[in-house]
Amino acid sequence: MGILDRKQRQKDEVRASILDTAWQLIVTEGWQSFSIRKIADAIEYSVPVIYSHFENKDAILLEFNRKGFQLLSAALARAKSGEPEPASQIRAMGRAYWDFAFENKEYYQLMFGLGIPTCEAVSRIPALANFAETIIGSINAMVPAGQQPPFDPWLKYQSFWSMLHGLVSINMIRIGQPEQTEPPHGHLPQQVLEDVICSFIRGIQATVPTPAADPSSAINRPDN
Amino acid sequence: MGILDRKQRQKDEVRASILDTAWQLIVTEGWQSFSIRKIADAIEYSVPVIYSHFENKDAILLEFNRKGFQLLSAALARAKSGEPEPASQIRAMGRAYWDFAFENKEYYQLMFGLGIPTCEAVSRIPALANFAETIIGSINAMVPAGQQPPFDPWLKYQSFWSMLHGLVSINMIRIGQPEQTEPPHGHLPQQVLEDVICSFIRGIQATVPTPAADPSSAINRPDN
DNA sequence: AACTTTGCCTAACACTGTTACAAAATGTAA
DNA sequence: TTACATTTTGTAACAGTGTTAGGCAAAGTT
Repeated sequence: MGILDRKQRQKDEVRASILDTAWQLIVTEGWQSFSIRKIADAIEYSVPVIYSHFENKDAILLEFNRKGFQLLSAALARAKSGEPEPASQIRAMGRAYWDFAFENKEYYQLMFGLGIPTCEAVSRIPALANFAETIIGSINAMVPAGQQPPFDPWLKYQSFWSMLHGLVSINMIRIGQPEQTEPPHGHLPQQVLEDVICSFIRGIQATVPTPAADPSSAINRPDN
Repeated sequence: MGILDRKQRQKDEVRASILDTAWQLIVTEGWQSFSIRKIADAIEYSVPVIYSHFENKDAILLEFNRKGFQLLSAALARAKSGEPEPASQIRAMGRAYWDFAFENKEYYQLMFGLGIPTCEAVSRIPALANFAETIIGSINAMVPAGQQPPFDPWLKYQSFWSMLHGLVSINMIRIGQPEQTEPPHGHLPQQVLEDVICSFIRGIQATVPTPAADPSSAINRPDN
């Protein structure tokens, strides 16, 4: 029954060419403006053929989402395997994460929804100046008198914002999943928040009151 | 010349009703499915009237983007003003940031492009398990033998991922701005990365080789 | 050769953002 | 009040989008 084999092979070829073309479109024109019709034109098939391979447009994007996480995961594993010590592994994985994101911008943006028009304008918002000022003020006031020379409050501000935004967006993405309304491993995301804040403060000021000394505010905060 | 005043007043009213309706649509149906035509229907004007107040659809979204940052900035300033010490100010601002994001999900998603369909599916990606495993492995191996009881590697993993993702996405958003291809305050984003990684490691393991001891890998990394 | 199944395309539906142009309402001047 | 000018508004179109129903033709089966 080589006929069915050939048919399957042809179907797979079409599927692959859909994904190839889609990726090419995403890379060249950005994932904003990629359409079923453009793919159909490029692969020289009619539009409904695409729907016989993928349920809808999102299913195609989801395919790249999946592959992106596979690639990222592999990149981290590779970085880790090259390092003997756990601490250097962490450092290597952090760098690998960064490198993956900027060497595969299209994947990363697809994975986390970056690149939307409103995003582009964020850096030109005037209120950002207040935002930065408010935070940097406290950072500057917190650094002990005899601090080492290479202390850069702007750098610390960026760290702080990054940590907060990462925390929020990762928790916001997984909202709406039915099984994950309860904390997946027995702790609330707010505990991660406290942990992150605590790490940040400890990184600037050596001695700081730990949140464990004030558990009411650390754990029993209103749950959204 | 009260006539011109009245005209201006009426124009402002229309503009306000456009924004009101747009926001209502965003809150009820999500910002994905909000359209010029729906606004026009709701305010009982024809479509081109909207284009006489806003250049295009993105300009309306940008308006909320701006307002969102103003609100966030104000919330942080409020949180800060209630605290005497710098460290507690940082903590309060961190919590205020979190609270703002989840009490104003629509604003936050609009500001940072969350809520796109592919985002929703992230938590169901199988490769995420490998991803988490790889990182948690190193975290577990790094924690010193006599660690305090409340050490949760899953929590640390979430902190780590959040920091990295926040760092990447904030740097990715401001890319393409012509004046910001050079570092805005004399340091590369990679330095922030090293700072964040270093803080994280120090938060787990007290003694860790600082990146300053190995500046070649910390600063002179290939620039994208 | 007749029948069935499969694969494929045309054409439509219901939307979207955006804009050219004509009509209506409003203002000003005679 | 009438005639003209200006502003304001709506209609209708253009060029897209995702998605799907229905029919035609080719391929496989009996």
